[in-house]
Amino acid sequence: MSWTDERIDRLKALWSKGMTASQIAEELGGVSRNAVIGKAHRLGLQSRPSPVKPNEPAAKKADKPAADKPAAAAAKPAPRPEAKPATPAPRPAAPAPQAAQPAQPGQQPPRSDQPRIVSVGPGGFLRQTPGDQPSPIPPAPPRRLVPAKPSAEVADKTSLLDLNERICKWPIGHPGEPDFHFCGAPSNPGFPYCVEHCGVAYQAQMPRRDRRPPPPLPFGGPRVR
DNA sequence: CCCTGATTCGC
DNA sequence: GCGAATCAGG
Repeated sequence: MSWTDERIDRLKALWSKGMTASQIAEELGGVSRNAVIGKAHRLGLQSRPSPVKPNEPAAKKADKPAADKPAAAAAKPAPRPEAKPATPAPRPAAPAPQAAQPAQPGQQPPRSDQPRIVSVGPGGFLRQTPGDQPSPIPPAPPRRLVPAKPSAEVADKTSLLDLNERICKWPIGHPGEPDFHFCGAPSNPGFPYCVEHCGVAYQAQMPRRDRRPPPPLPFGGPRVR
């Protein structure tokens, strides 16, 4: 499988949607979890919370594959804090990511000299890159949380979360567009799409002269061009 | 063990 | 550019 534009778009959409690399790989098909991660990084899609990242990347793997391994877990030198004269961005060594932090008087305003990638999800939540400093107590606490009633924009639209084995997954529109959704009609049993879209997705191969015509497909008449 | 994402490096 | 191998934390 190759990374076509469509597949890259889907990767971007699913990745920013928070799906894990495994889920995305399964969704796209034909690629491994590692392929998805590798591609995501190559695309510059920035990390979502990684289980193993907040540490400074210890310069490991200096050994060549052909050589032997140090085989010593104690080979780690003492953690050496690295001097950063260029960027004096003091970060607490143990950041509490989502903890509500009391507003500090001397809190610095958010840096504006560097582009920040922030996406806005449903409900208005903000997705931040892990390196981002938590905003100084951003959420003014609302009265209480009530289930948002579906806006007219989203009403009757089949979202990614609504997908299951029994409904048509034919995409309507393009990922990233505000009204992107899925067909949602009852799917043809055994197929990911409804009968109508199966007819679009699966086109009968033109029979060659020396080949028997293909048997009729189970979802109705094949379209022969 | 399973999962996760990050990184490296041969291709 | 690609992704398997590997690492490392949960």
